[in-house]
Amino acid sequence: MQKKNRANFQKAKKSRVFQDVVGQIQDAILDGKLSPGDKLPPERELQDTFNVSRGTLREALRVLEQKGLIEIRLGTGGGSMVREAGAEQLTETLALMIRSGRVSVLDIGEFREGMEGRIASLAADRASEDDIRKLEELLNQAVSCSERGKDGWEDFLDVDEAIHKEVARIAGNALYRYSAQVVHDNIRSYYDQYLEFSSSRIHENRIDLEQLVNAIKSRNGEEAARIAEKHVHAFNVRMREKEAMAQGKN
Amino acid sequence: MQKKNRANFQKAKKSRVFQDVVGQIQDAILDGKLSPGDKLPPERELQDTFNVSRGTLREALRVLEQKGLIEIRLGTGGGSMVREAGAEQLTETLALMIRSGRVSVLDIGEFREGMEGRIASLAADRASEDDIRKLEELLNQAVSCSERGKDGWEDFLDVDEAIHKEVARIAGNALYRYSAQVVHDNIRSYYDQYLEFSSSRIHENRIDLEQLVNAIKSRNGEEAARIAEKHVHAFNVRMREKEAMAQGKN
DNA sequence: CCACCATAATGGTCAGACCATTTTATTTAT
DNA sequence: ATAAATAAAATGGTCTGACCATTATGGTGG
Repeated sequence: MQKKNRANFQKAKKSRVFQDVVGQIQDAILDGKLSPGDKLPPERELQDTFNVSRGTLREALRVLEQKGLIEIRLGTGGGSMVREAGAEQLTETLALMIRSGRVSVLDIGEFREGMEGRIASLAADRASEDDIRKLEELLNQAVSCSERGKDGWEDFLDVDEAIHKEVARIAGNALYRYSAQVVHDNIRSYYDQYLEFSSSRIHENRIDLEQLVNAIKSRNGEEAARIAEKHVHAFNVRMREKEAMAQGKN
Repeated sequence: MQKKNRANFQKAKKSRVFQDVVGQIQDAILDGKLSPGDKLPPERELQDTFNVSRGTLREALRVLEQKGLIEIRLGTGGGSMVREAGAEQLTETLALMIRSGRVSVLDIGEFREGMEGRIASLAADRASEDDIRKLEELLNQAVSCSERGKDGWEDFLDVDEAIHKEVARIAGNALYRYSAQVVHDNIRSYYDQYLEFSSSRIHENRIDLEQLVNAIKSRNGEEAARIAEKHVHAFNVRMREKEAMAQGKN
C-alpha cells in the first residue's frame, strides 16, 4: 500500500493570478480582518491594490461569490460585501447532486431519519429551562393551528418547521443545525407535494410534536430520538409509496 | 404569520450574461447532454456560440469550475472538461465553516458519532454475501497489520479507513456515503494528531473492527450501530481531552 | 533511436473603452 | 414648500483586441 499524502497538499496549480487574489481576500475574511457587512473597495481600486487587470480581479470575485464569501451589488453604493455565510452553499451543492441523480430523495429521507433522531436526543440532553419554555410556546401555537382544521394546515406546517428548527438549535451542534437546514431546504418541495391536508394527518402530527416536546422536557433523550425518528419515518414511508406510484405510471 | 414563498424563487438578479451561460452549460451537464470526461469547445469557440465576450465567458467558466462541474486544463489539448463531481465541494465548504469558527471540530466528532452508527446499522441490514466477504478480507489485513505492532500502525489506519469506507458503501445511501467522506476529509488532520501509536490502542481498535464486522455479518443492526458509535465516541473523548489541554496552555 | 527544439493549440492576463443600474443631488412643477 | 421629474455620479457588467504562458506534438539533428 502506497504511503499516503497525509498532509493533503494542493496540486499547486501554477500561475493562476486570480487564485492568489481569491486566497488573499478569503484569508482576510476567515481571519476576521474583514467582517460580514464590510464592504470591499470598488473593483477599480482592488485592481490597483493587487496589481492585476480588471478581468482577472473579476474572475477572483466570481469565485469568492460562488464560495458564498461575498455578495455583489450593482449601482452607486454597491460593490462587494462580505457575507454572513450560512448553509446556502451546502444546500446548492446537494441540489446539484440530486439533480444529477447521484443522490436520491429517498437517500435524503433516510438520512434525515437518523439525523432528526440524534438532534432530538442531543436537545433532550441539553435543553435549558428557557429552551423548554420556548418549545412549549411553539407547541401551543401548533395545537391552536391544528384546532383550526384545514384552515390552519399551512400555519401548522410552518410551526412544525419552527419547532424542528428550534430543537436543532437546542441540540447545540452547528453541523447538525446546518445539516438539518440543508436537508430541509432540499426536501421542501417534496414536503409540499406529499403532505396534503387530512384531519387524521394533522392529528397524528400534533401528537408527535407533543410527545417530542414532552420527551425533551423530561430529558429523555432516547425517547425523543425514538419519536423524532418515527415521525420522519412515517413521512418517508408515504414518500416511498408515492415514488413507487410515480414509477408505475412511467 | 406571513405567507411563505414556498416556490423558493431566485431573486432574478437582472442582467448577468455570464449567469445565463452558466445556466445553459450546467443544464446540459445535469441533463446528461454532456457526460463526465467530455470536453467543452475551446473558449474562443464558446465565445461565438453564446455570442459573449471572452471575459464574460471566462467568468461563467470560473463559476462552473467552482461548482465542481468542470475542470480546466492548460496547454494544447487542454480546455474545459466535464467533471465527475464527488464530495469535494461539500468538503471545501465545510472546511471554510471550520476555519471561520462556525463549526467546531467537536461538532464534527459528535456528528460523526451518530452518522457512523446509522451507517453501520444500515450496512448490517443490507450487506450481501459478497459485501461480507470483502469486509472479512479487509479485517484480515487489519489483523495482520495489528500484529506487526508499531510498524503496522500506519497501514492499520489505512485499512481501518478502507473498512469504514466499505461499510459506508454497503449502507447503500449516497448521502451517508458523501457525508462520511466529507467528515473524514475534514477531520483527517486531527485524526493524525490524536492517534499516535500505542499497543493498547491498536488492540482496542482491532477488537472494535472485529466486533463491527461480526455484527454486520450476523445482520445485527443495533449491535453494529452500538459498536460503531462506541468506537467513534472513544476517539471523541480523546479529542476533547486534548482540546481541553490545548485550551489550558493558551 | 533518442534528445532537443520549433510550432501550434489553448488557457491566462492585460489594457482601455463603453454600457447598465442604482443612489443621490438637483431642478422643476404644483 | 413639497413632491415629482431629471440629471449626475459611482459602481458593477460587458466588449474588443492584443499579447503572454503552458503544454502536447511533431520535426530535426546527432
